[in-house]
Amino acid sequence: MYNFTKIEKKWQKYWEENKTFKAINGGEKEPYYILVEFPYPSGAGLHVGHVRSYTAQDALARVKRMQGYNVLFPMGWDAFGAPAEQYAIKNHIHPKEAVMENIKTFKGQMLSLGFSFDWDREFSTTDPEYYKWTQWQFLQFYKHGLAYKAKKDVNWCPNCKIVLSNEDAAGGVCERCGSKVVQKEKSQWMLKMSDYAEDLIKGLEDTNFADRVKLGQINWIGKSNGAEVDFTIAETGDKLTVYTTRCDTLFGVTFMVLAPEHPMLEKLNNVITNMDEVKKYQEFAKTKSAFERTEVNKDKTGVKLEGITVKNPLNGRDVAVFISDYVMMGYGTGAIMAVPAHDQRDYEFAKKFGLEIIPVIKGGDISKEAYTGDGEMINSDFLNGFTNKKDSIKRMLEYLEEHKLGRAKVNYKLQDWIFSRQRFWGEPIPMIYCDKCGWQPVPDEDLPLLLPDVAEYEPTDDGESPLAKIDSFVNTTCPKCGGKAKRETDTMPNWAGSSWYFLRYMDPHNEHEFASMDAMKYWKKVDWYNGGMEHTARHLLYARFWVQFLYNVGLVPSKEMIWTRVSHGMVLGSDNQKMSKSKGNVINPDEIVSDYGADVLRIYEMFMGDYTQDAPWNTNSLRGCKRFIDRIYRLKEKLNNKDGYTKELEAIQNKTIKGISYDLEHMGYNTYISKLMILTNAYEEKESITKEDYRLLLILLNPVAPHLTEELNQEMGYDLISNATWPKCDETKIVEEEKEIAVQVNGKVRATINISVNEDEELIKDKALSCENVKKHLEGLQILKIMVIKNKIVTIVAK
RNA sequence: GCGGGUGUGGCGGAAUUGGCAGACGCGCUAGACUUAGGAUCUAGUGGUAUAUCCGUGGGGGUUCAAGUCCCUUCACCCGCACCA
Repeated sequence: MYNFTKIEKKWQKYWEENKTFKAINGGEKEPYYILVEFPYPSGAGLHVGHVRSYTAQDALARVKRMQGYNVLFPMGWDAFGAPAEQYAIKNHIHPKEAVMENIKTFKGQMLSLGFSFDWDREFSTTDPEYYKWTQWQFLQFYKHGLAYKAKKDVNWCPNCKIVLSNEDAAGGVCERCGSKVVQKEKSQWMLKMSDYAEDLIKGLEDTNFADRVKLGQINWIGKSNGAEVDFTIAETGDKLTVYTTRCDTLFGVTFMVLAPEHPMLEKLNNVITNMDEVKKYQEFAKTKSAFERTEVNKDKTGVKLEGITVKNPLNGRDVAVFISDYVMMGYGTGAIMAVPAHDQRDYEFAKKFGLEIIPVIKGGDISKEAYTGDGEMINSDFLNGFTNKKDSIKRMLEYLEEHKLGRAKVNYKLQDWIFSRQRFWGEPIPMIYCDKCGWQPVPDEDLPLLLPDVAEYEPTDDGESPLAKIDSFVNTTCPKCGGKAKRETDTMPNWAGSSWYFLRYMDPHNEHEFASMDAMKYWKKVDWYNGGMEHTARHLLYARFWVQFLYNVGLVPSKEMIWTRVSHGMVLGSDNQKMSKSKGNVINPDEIVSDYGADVLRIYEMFMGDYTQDAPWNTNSLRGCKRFIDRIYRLKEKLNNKDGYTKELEAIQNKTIKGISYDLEHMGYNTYISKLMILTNAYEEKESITKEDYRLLLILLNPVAPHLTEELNQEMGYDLISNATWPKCDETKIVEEEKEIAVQVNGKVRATINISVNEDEELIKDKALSCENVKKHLEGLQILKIMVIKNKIVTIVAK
């Protein structure tokens, strides 16, 4: 019929040679910044899932250009990270070569799909010209006191010999090799993200993120309002402070629990009489992985601290003190007051150790389980008779503050960001350690601090970065005193380079700054950012933290640099499962492009279902899209020599323009395609159509099927669609004169009638009542009411 | 456990405001042209007892009218998970 491969190649070449989609900073047009998450260029090549979101954003970019915006739609590579390093170790090549190869593949695939990226702004996070600025920004964190070194118990994979984030050690096993993860203490660079917890919540008000994205961020930050309460150790006078969200239950405290790592234990070394047992338990807690330790539904364990006396500060009752691994050092104060009557965990612990349970809220059956609901306060002195949690908490807080026993306190689950990785293939952390001067930043003029070109980058057995073995890298001089010094050998996490890449796109070739303030002020913000749901918590939070910091030190124009964030669903295999090699359900986009063409693949992926939901692959449905585009092609046989639009088509044409313009702004890509199918059906029913009819359809379809539409448009002798203006709906053309509406009797449709728009109500009523079937259903009934809902329905109520 | 999401034909999914449920496509059925081709065209296609009867996970409710609003319940998926 036609050679789609030839047509697609032709236009791809044209766009590349003419830089059709190049974005220029400045000018008369309104700027509009459309961003897709840049991919990690893996060896597996582009996934059909990438095609889905890139096509969606590409369609948006093409429409926005036609609507007269100056569109920035860039692409690049997030190429640091473990897979490239693993691949390089296996094949004895440098990771940068593996990355170069993969980028070439990815880019070739993207070009073959006709995405309208501005390739002049392309970069990789692994380019020294780029990571120079990642390093520079890290030093800004350091210079402003937000980067520090700390000993942290971290997840350690004994097989990969690498420290894992909690996320990568999910389930207590290493994400990569499946080995059991253990705890190991390491000195790590940290970024003080917890300082930004409140601002990261507040900042969401200045964004237009999808609700589910906002909620994801809020939950991850995990804010809770509570109180700190001070308990005192009688023997030493030391204060033991606990964090609680339920200070109203303070009279129900019968014991307290410290985390096994609580620093007070060290201090009480000579006071606690069963220290041997305590130390044994501390060892026991340490050998567990973070996952095992936090596993719910397991038996409570713990050890009572003997030889110390603690009393409830309110009523002087004795309170036993335990250590147990169900209390975490990383949250709150690492110590809790236990109210077994009203907390499930405390209840389990009390049952196990035979501890007293004092109810302070009426309700539930304390002999069976903890009562966590609301109710009247009892056994609580001045709180007795209070009937709801909110008031009780308020009163208790007043009391605590008045008697200097405690204070209101907000806590967040959000922790500081562990920024060190013991890996080769990442940005080297530009810090130098001098025995005399301590940690010193690498001077700005020495950036980028390059990764050495070496052949060995396997991690050391003790978990140090592979860089530690490279003497020429490690040994240096102190920038302050000039004496012998050693470089930091840890590298940055993958999340570093992706936390600010969207800023670099605004000014990608700047050699003096990561991006000029002018460029950032011109583009303002990312207007529309699309990515996977799996990145809405972590990547987005890291990026926002990074930007908020840059804003606070005056380096970016806004505290939030991303306006709208949406997320797409996955493309699943035809078996409704996640695509994976092992399941044999992977679809290779290259094959689809060569068998059906890029336009068909693009149309299909937009049509396959709700964009925000997962959707399974279906090759039959893809063929349906091929049929659709073939029909578009064949329509050219119907062209006549008339001018203008075919009169009878104008209503549906304008309705389509209106509908799809809305759809494209609201991620309704599937209905966008279906509306064009309906328009095509209408064209096919006509004996002939005009060139302008045809061109309109081509323009409307161009955002998803840019190749064939340009080709057919050119055949008719028109100027390029990429120079065209997006059509506007002419409302006067879609006003219908006649309408068919339904007639209901007691809620059931009994007939339909034709009315002219704005017809007199009485006339419509008469029409409705004269329908045979309506009469039949009204037989023997008395009409109570007749309602005419304008242009929609007539409904008759009868008895 | 907490948070979020989803339940509509054989399948993917439509239904901006409560107003004729099932748009559009796939698949399927019959036919045409042709001859075994993943081409094209035409007609049909939610279910049955073929009634203007029943149908949007189940049960209740509000309403002249509910996929849509309210209450309740079930199932599946995702995220976090002893967060005090």
